[in-house]
Amino acid sequence: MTKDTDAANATTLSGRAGFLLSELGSRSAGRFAVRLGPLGIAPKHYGLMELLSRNEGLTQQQLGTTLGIHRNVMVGLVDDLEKRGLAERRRHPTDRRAHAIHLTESARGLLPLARSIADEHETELLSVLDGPERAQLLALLQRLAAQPGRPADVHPGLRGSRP
Amino acid sequence: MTKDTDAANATTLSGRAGFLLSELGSRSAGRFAVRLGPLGIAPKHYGLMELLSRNEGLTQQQLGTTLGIHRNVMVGLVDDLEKRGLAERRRHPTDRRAHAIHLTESARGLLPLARSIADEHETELLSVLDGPERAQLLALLQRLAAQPGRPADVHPGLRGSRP
DNA sequence: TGTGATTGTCACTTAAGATGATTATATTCG
DNA sequence: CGAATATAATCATCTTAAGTGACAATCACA
Repeated sequence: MTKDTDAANATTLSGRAGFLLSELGSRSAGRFAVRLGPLGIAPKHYGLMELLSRNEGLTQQQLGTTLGIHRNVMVGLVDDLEKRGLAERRRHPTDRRAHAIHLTESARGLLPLARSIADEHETELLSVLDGPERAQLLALLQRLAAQPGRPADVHPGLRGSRP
Repeated sequence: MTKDTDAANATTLSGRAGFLLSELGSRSAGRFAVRLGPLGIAPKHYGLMELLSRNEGLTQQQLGTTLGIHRNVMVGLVDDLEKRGLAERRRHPTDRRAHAIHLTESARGLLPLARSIADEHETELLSVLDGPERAQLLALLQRLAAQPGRPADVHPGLRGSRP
């Protein structure tokens, strides 16, 4: 690819990585939300559950900080999970102001299902690429995501939900 | 990378291409919006102007269809550009229901500036990758974006704006 | 000619996040 | 000890952006 075609592509928007990232990310999130629909949860709930499954008993504040979500928003998120019987607020063992958030049994049953839906989604998304290409893309994306000023495994990606 | 580490990564969210795409896209759009701020336009306006610069005199409907934006929303978008003196609604030569949307002189002066901002943004975004890697990433993203059921150069990417 | 479709507009609704105040509790320090 | 300050969660409110449905003007076509 010559510099000329690069430049020509650049004004086509779809020649810019930033634009493609934004568009693909948005579409991907949208489709994932649709897939998750039958489970009665949105991508943000799945992300939260995934975090909880590895970190029982965190406070809402801690969850929020880890996920890059404001604590006021976490209230609603935990509300959602609680209403669907997927999480519960227990008394925090040492801080009576805080809640310790735990997954329910039901959530532990649902999580593998949600994971397999995420797998399907991933497969569909990457279906036009062969094995090595997928690995390559993943590696490149991870390097972009690892850039400084960017805490690990933290989302504003949870925003792009919209079911 | 073994299958084991793949599987381990997958439950880490940041091991999933879909999640990374969504997160990186959202961040990228956010930062681009900030960069564009001083010009008084959002990414969606830039995208529209880019389209108009190559297609003078389209109707709002046509613009909307091309960009994947509902015509009701196009009303507001064109309003925005008009208020900032960047676009004008002229009489459509053959259809008195429709407007022919044109860029103003001022917009033609602004566009190169906006493009250079987009270039800077692109450079920052990809700064951790070397030349060949950037080309590789771009190629992979374009292949994903070219998947069927996906009209070319069309955005829901314009959604991810939020300045 | 008249019937149905299309263009742009507007008013209304919905969804989601941001903000600020409030209550209960914890921590710090004089 | 006790007062001042900070923190956890909640709630009410605001803003923003998109989706919906209704409408007038105009077009297309039978």
